[in-house]
Amino acid sequence: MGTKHSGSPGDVWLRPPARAAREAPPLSRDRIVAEAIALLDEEGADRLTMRRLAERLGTGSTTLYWHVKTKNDVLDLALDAIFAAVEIPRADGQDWRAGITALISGWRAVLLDHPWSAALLGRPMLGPNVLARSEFLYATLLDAGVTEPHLTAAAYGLSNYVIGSALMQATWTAGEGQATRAAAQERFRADRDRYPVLAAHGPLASDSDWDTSFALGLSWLLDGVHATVEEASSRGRGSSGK
Amino acid sequence: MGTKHSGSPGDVWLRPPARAAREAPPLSRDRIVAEAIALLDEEGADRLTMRRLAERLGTGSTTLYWHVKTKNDVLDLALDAIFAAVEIPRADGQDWRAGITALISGWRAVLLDHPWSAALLGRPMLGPNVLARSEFLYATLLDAGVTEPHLTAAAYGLSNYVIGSALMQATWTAGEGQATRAAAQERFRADRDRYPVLAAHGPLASDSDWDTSFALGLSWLLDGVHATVEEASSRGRGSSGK
DNA sequence: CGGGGAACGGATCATTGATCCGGTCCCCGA
DNA sequence: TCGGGGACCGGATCAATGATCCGTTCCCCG
Repeated sequence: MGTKHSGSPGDVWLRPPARAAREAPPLSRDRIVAEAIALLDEEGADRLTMRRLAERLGTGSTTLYWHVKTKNDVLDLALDAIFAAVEIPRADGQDWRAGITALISGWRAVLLDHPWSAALLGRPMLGPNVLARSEFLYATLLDAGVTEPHLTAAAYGLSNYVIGSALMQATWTAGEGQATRAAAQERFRADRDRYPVLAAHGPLASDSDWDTSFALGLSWLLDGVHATVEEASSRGRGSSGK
Repeated sequence: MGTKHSGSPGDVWLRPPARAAREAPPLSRDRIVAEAIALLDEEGADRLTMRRLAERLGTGSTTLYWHVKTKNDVLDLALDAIFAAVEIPRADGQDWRAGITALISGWRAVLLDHPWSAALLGRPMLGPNVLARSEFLYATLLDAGVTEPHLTAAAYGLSNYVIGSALMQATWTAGEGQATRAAAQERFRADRDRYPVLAAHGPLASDSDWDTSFALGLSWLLDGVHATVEEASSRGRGSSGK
């Protein structure tokens, strides 16, 4: 007896000097989220498990639950964290259109940089980064003279458009989406008589196609918003009512 | 020995007359999908498990794998199946705008009728129902005189817009989304100084708000598409090129 | 009527999210 | 200086789930 206690992990002399293991910062919620993002970027959404994440952090899987309540928390935190990279244009009173375009484009870029995020869009986004950018969007529109119900419609329309676009592109572009697209093209050709138009104008091929399509749709939306402002102001001046 | 063979399920006399169990149709892929949709509608996406699905069908869970390769297959099939409810307007050459509006609105209605579908939008949709409706969309736009690159941009823009809108609304409307929205409103009020505009123009409240916002954004997109056609045709007539 | 493929399901496995509970580390006050 | 307690960690373990193995039953066709 004495050689083998119940919980002692080996002989004293073999244990590290009790401080070596502390070289790394003591695991924080931030480190967990950062590592989760790295893991998601490298391996995709379905490869993220608490065990794997813990392993990459050099800790036990159960330790994570001290800093985070559930796996969903990790996902929510990761999702909000990536939006920190979206620069918020400074409000300049003029040229609201440029500001909004920049914001929305940045939003899209982030979603495409982290394709796993698209699959997570179906959850409430209430993190500080997302809210700050929504606030900017609303404020800018309001400042531009957009009034209800156009204000809400514009904010939601723009958000929904980016989300949908990123979701679609991530689906067909990321990971095995590439292979799927090839198979789809093949299928269109096979069912050429059933889907003649689709067979001719197949799925988007190059990145630039995605980009120009996105830009066009965005400009249409912004034109629409612009028109409501024009109409309101001209009516305000008392000229043409309709 | 003799009373208890290895695999025989009880005494012969206790077994049903070997035909009673066959009153129900013999389990087909279609029945599985239909039941899956019912289950999803009633209990949501995360409650769908192969076991529970099998139980509702009165079969063993492993039997499902004879008709379907994976659970993902079930989801893909269910997702495509619900779009059968979207009526395809008959092509009438005139008034392409009405046709597209009808299609897109029907699309949205289906997504909202089955809120679980929103979470599944991040996968390739290549089922026959989806393809047929995409074909109609492309064909109608083409017929209306929309040309590349506006054609692709219009088709994708419209699709993305519906998808994003439905995803967003389902997130905040379905199930616990309601509760979340209340909490969100609360939070805006608390952080009033950080999110002044959001606090004032809170999340959408009534269904009609969602509807009108959606309709407005859709009309802006269609206006944009319409403008490209106008411009092309006027340029064709050789009048004002700009 | 008998063979064979279609259809079925019990037992079982690996993975994963989450919890229990006991151990370790470190700061802070007496 | 010392000891108590809270922050932090992780091995063992549980329940749920997707999926497979393999033996059994059903039923059509020659």
